[in-house]
Amino acid sequence: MLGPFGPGRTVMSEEHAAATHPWVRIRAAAGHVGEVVEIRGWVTHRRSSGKVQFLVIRDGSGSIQCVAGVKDLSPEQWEATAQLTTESAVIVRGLVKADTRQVGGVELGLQSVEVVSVAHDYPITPKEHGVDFLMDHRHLWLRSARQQSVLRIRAEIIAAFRDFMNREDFLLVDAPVFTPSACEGTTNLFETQYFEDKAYLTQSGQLYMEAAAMAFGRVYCFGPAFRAEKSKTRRHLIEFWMMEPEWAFGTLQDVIALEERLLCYTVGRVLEARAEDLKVCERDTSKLEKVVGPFPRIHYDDAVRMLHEAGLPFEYGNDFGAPDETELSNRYETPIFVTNYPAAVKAFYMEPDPANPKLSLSCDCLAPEGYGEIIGGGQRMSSLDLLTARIDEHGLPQEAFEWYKDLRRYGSVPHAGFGIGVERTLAWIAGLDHVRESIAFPRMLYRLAP
RNA sequence: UCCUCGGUAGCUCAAUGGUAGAGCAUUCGGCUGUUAACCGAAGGGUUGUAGGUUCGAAUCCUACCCGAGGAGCCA
Repeated sequence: MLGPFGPGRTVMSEEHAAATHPWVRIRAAAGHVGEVVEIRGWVTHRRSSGKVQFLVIRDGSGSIQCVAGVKDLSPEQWEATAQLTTESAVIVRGLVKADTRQVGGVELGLQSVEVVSVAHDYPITPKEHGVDFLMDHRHLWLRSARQQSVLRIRAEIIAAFRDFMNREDFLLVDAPVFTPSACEGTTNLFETQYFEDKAYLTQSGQLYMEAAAMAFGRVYCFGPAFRAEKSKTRRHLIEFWMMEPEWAFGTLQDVIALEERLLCYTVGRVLEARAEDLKVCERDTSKLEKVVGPFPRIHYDDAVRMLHEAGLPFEYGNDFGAPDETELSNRYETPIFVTNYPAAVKAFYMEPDPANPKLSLSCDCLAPEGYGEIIGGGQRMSSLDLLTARIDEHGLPQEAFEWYKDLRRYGSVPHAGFGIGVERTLAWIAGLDHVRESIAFPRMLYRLAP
């Protein structure tokens, strides 16, 4: 497996492939010990002891310390190097030397330094910064090592999601972002102009996935979702990314089984492929190594009993609040499934539980270590009559759902699906204390820029 | 929307009614192996905004603005 971050000898352009000084990514420099290579990147630190200068350069794949004695460079280049500031852009050439003192195990003995551009007063310093300052400078904050590690883990999680679903024979069918009305009718939607009509930004692709599942059998979508809710916590974004599988003839038990395999695969893959990035995030990976199935399945009734035993003032029939979820998930070291929620606290399309019609064939997955809900899903309603009644009960307009009801008129089958949130899953796996770090440019309550 | 906390140099913070401070960053000088290098020097302020109390306000009071954490809702 040789990607741009692989251990091999990666040359960055055709132009340089046959050159005597090939342009290499820093991550691959260890494969070029004893050779003269070119590195293109940005200066993160410069230190000097008068007759010797040290440059630490990053290029997005890693960082490397470069060293030059006064005789190694021309007087002009020596002087230009002395003028380099944090985040100045450079193209350097030098001899790759093994050096156990360095983080990557190698150091570059400089032979030439070409200044591409000099940065002035880069605002982010190696010292501490406050959240407000960093969020205002998110476009620059992305250059720091920790943020890069977080976003690399994000990319790995997304790749794992897609690879897993494709391997399970699910077809990618993306859902629209503009929708004519509420998918679920409850939460607030962002309204926008669609020529003469009003349109709304999607809050879920699920209803469209139900249609696609009746066409292809097994489908999933992957895209952004928008919730115009004034939620202001470490677990909420206004714009977030979700993967939503949906499949025909699926049951609640199938949902739980697939979620379990998806999470085990994803955590295992991140542990293996992104070990260094997890270390940069200071993640306690021993906790992730315990994420192997089977995860506990807890019926709503039993969950309520557990809360009462713990002395929490929980009223049967309600949805769980944050303290309730924490109490339940803290009892285990793996994610847990809470099933069969009351129909009243779930969306109108949830299939009723045949064993107790007040409950539903629903399932939420709660991540451990207090990270809370990362997946919501369940079996969908297959009866046209019941669906029609539920739409009325929720005060939703029947005409907006006629196309959705067609799915029950023409070959209705039991079917099921779930939605998994990328940012919450990443926050848990990377051990973040806030989802704002889990996406390159977060959209949050009262924060739309940069 | 509600509750709690906060806003002082570019950044992180100190100064609890009596002369506005430190570290880092920046600029200049020194140093041939540094690792957030180190040593010396310099510049840098309408204390979020408006009003009030007081001989005197960063500090006390009122309103507003901005931010953070949490609740509800959710992935």
